[in-house]
Amino acid sequence: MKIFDTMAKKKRVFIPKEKGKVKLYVCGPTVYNYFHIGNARPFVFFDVVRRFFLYRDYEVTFVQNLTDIDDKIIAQAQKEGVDISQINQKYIQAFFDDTKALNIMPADENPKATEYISQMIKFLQELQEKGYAYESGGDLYFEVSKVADYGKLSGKKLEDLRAGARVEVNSAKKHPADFTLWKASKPGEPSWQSPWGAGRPGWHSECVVMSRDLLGESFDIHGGGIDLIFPHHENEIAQAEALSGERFVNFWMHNGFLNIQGQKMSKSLNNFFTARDILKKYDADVIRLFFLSKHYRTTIDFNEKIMHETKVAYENFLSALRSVDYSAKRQEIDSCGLLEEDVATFVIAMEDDFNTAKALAVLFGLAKLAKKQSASREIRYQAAATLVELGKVLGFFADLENQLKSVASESKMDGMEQKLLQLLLDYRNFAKSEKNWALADKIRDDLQNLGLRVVDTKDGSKIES
RNA sequence: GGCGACAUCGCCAAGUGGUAAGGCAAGGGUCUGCAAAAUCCUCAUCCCCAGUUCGAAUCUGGGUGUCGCCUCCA
Repeated sequence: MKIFDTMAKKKRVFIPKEKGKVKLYVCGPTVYNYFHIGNARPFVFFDVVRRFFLYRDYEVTFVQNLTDIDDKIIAQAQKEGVDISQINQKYIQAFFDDTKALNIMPADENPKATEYISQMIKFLQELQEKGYAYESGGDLYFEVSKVADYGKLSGKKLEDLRAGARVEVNSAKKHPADFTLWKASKPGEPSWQSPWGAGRPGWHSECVVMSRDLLGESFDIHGGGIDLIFPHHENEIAQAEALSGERFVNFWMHNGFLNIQGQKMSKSLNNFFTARDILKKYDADVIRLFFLSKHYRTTIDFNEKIMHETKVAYENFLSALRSVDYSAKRQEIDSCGLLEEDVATFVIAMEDDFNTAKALAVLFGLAKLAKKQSASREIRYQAAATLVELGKVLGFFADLENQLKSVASESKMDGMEQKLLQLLLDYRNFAKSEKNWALADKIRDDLQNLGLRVVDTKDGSKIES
């Protein structure tokens, strides 16, 4: 198993600190809004990471925090004219609902920042006692120059940061790169009492304290978006290692960004799509396939065309399973064994830094084989069984039973509508038997105009959505 | 200004020294009253230049282009 480690800037062989166990921490959302399709990428990807480890019989502890105290939350509360706790409640629930809809396994722990205030204060006190923190203007700052190897994750040097035109000069700080550990609160803002006065903790301390508590001072994998490398993760390292003197995290994993039609997502461009909106249009598995068809570290572009293509591509899986009548013969198929060679190819791809794109090629190959009329029934069944098995490792097919039911539109009709539709189809079949092609085609065209596509199969006429 | 990433068929995308996976689209065949669906088949020498090597999409140098971070944005 090889994983690309941002710190080493290369793939390294993954060896868990404790044999057979993986401790994984992924930065979670700040709960001030519905999360968008870009946020969904790390959620889905690290879900796959976790599922793969589980598949390989590791015992996985997966922690994802919820940032429930932050400037953005305060701003959102003012905007919606409600209390901060209501904002938190609303969007935490939305987070759980949306991740569930995306078939993302619930984390083992979802610690909230506000539940860790006292531990954070204790942690910051320790930093201050050891000389890594200083007070200035009511705030507490971390002094980056006290850490010899500050910048080792992002590859930045302190001198460069000082020279950087974009680092704002803040006279309260000793060095422009020093970051806030404790922020004094303004009147009306939520605050907690601390040795430095009433205020709230800085974001960078949150993940450190929670991961130390739940996973220990040093753990296997810490993940998040590529934008978190600096300053967030850099600052986590500085704090954690200042106290423990131990390597904080063994592997740093960062997923690439998602653009919308070639442009960065931004509120000013109004190209924000929430995950829940996308889910109205595309099946969770299609969204998942979209993410996994490209390597996780690259930038990915989201647009209608690619989503449509992905949807069509996904149909390959379903049509393959329909072709062996998977819903009806599930037991028989599942018990006929797997194509071990394909399983091995899949595992090799996944063990190479989670090469999901390559792993997917195995699934498409299996789909093709399951459909292949000229192959033996046994081979086709095995291909189907393997497809389902491996697809589930990637988090697909949670709702397979329903997906395999075709004729989606019929379910939306009430009894009378269905009867009338059947009547029309009967008339059309009558016209066909009379070789009245003009009438038959007119009925088909008219139904098409109503959004009902008539398809003639050897078992009779059917409606497809 | 500092640091870094990427450039593979019309589109998406694997491939890190041994002769280009996969998906979409497209073209052709079968099937069909027609259409759709289904099914079978076909479809690239890897941004440019120079070099290393028996051999490079894969390594080195240069060029061009696109993008990211340096702002508590995944």
